[in-house]
Amino acid sequence: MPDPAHATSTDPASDTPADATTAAAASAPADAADTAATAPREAGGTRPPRSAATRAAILAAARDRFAADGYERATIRAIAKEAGIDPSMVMRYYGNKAGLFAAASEIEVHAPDLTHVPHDELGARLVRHFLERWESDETMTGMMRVGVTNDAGAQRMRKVFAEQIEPVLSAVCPVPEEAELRSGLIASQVLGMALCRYVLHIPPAVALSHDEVVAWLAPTIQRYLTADLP
Amino acid sequence: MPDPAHATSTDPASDTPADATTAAAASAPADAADTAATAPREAGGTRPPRSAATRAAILAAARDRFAADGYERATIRAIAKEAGIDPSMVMRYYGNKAGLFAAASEIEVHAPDLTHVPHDELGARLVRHFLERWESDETMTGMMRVGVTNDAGAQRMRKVFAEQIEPVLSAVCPVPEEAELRSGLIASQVLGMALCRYVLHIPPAVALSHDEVVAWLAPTIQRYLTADLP
DNA sequence: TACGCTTGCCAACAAGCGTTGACCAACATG
DNA sequence: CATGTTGGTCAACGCTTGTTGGCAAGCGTA
Repeated sequence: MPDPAHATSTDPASDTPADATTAAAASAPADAADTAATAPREAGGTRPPRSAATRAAILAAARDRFAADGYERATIRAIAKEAGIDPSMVMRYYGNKAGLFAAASEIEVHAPDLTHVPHDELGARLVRHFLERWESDETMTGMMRVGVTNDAGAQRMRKVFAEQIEPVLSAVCPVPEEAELRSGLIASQVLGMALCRYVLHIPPAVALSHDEVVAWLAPTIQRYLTADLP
Repeated sequence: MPDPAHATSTDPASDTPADATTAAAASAPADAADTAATAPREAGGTRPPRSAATRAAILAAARDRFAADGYERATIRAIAKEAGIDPSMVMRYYGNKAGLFAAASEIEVHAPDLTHVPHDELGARLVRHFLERWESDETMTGMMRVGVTNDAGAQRMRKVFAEQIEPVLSAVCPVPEEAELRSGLIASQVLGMALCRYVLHIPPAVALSHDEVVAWLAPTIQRYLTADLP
């Protein structure tokens, strides 16, 4: 019984056209054309240029709250308060909560170029990079926090994995066909350490220094990347 | 009439989480005269025997919903509906949502006795056991889902780690002082694979057979358990 | 029969949620 | 000046949440 299917109520991914009012805005998360929802009566056809400043402030606040509280506990009101504006502005700029989340969870792993790294240093290089990336801001922690409870978040993580992790490793994988498998194994160790260290705060995982984490995990990553298939 | 006791805090982790297990009694400090029905102080002599059947039904439903939806999306109403009783019964039996969660998250990892396992088979044995444990029911998946977003859940996971994982590994660890560190490393890999495989559903992690997971992870676990410190 | 205790349902409460529409201050342009 | 667009606030809506108090039915005992 592998799959705990829980595609239930408040799921920003399954924004089916059932709700006609929010469908248009939700499908256009970025600064795309929002049609009838926000410009109901005017037939001017003018594209309203919106204030980029508050828009960015909302996005920053949303990232912060989603990362700290997860999807359902991060309320629109709290995000608006942190951004210093009215909750209704959030709706006007991003349509609805799902649209805001879609925009806020657009993340960049910034995976490094590994093609010129000596092959026996790949593990250490990868571990150190992700360590720094995880601690640079709360984006990764937040994405994981949301990815675990919310299906749209999990989908985002799969997308990041497929588009940002896998290609980088595929470039240095001896057999490209095995890149997906090896990437999955590496992700399991890297995400697992991040989970224990940054989210669950399991004491021994928190106590490790950067160098210790690298010393322990790098051989594992190295083996997942280069060892023969079983 | 107004209830100021919990007006500010809807978070089960906000109050001192040490007494989370007795949240029902702990959450009613002073003005809770209404607890005459729900909080029988054991000094009375006769402990009111409550219907164990519905009590168990509630607990089973709660485990199910918490595991599937996480703490905040699992509503009392949904749990009661699944248990086939009225929502108010949940309150009468478990005090409040935090108390119900405390009772529902009382889990057993059933870590195996490793003292008679050959030392070079420890890794494989551990991986295989946890694989089966994770797939036997949704308890572990649910605990992780809750542990990531809710601080009370994270505390539960730390407790399980300290009381059920660490002792077992400490018994087979050559140097007992290193057991905590080595347990943390092992947890990072085991939980990481579980996260990718059962929660995030990252394709290559899902595609692996049991034997493949064991073949890949066992050497890692073995090394974390027995390798010299860096 | 009447009582007390337990078990349960019902209806309601206050609070908080996402979301909406009316209204207002600028301000550039006819 | 008048006017229309833009960025923003305010108050409310419908709904769901956790939670509570009152009341009805079962039942062993006096």
